Amino acid sequence: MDAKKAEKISKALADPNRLTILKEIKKSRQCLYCVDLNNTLNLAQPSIAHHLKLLIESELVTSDKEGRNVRYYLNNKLMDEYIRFIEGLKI
Amino acid sequence: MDAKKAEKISKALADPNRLTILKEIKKSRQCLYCVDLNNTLNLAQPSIAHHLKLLIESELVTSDKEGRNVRYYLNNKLMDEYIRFIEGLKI
DNA sequence: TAGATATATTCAAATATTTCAATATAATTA
DNA sequence: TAATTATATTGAAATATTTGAATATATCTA
Repeated sequence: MDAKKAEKISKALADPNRLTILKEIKKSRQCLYCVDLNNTLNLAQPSIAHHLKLLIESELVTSDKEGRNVRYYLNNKLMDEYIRFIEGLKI
Repeated sequence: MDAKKAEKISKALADPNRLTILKEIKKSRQCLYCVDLNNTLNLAQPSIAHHLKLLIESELVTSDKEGRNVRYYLNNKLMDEYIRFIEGLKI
């Protein structure tokens, strides 16, 4: 992973609401519907959509459409790559 | 590490200049003087000071004064804690 | 001690991010 | 097919971040 990618992922992780979203996806085991976040996050729907968009653009989260819902998944592989990048910063 | 701390560290990592600073500290083996960054970063001195301040506030970097210079060190222990936090996000 | 050097602070401009109301789109259901 | 539901987009306001000029402070050196 190059620094540009790590920067984008760091930016995606640098927000309390987005960290909550990641935790909720984890809690839901593998996937989560967008609607489920309305209860957890104290945000209007467009704000939630905005945060999900950033997470997807960072590729930390993937999604697929299921009818009118969208399922969200964690990208464990990319998290591992990010971890390796951080490891590489260490002396 | 709690989410608030991870958010702060992520924010510190979410900038190309700060990632460069971390890489330079690593390259310099253990420590680095502020002046050395003037050559590497294409930034005015107050901007460099600002980025170093954020890194120190995140505790990813520690510093001590040596005469009129300041030495900067990587906080490997905190990086490990951050890595463990990211690991904890995975399914 | 005067001048030079290293770093920090202040302040303001430029830029980026977050938030939500309004609205759009797309799929479902009555 | 009309109403409902889930999600996305737009646009604008509020807020936060980045940057550097000017200046301050602290230490070193001649």
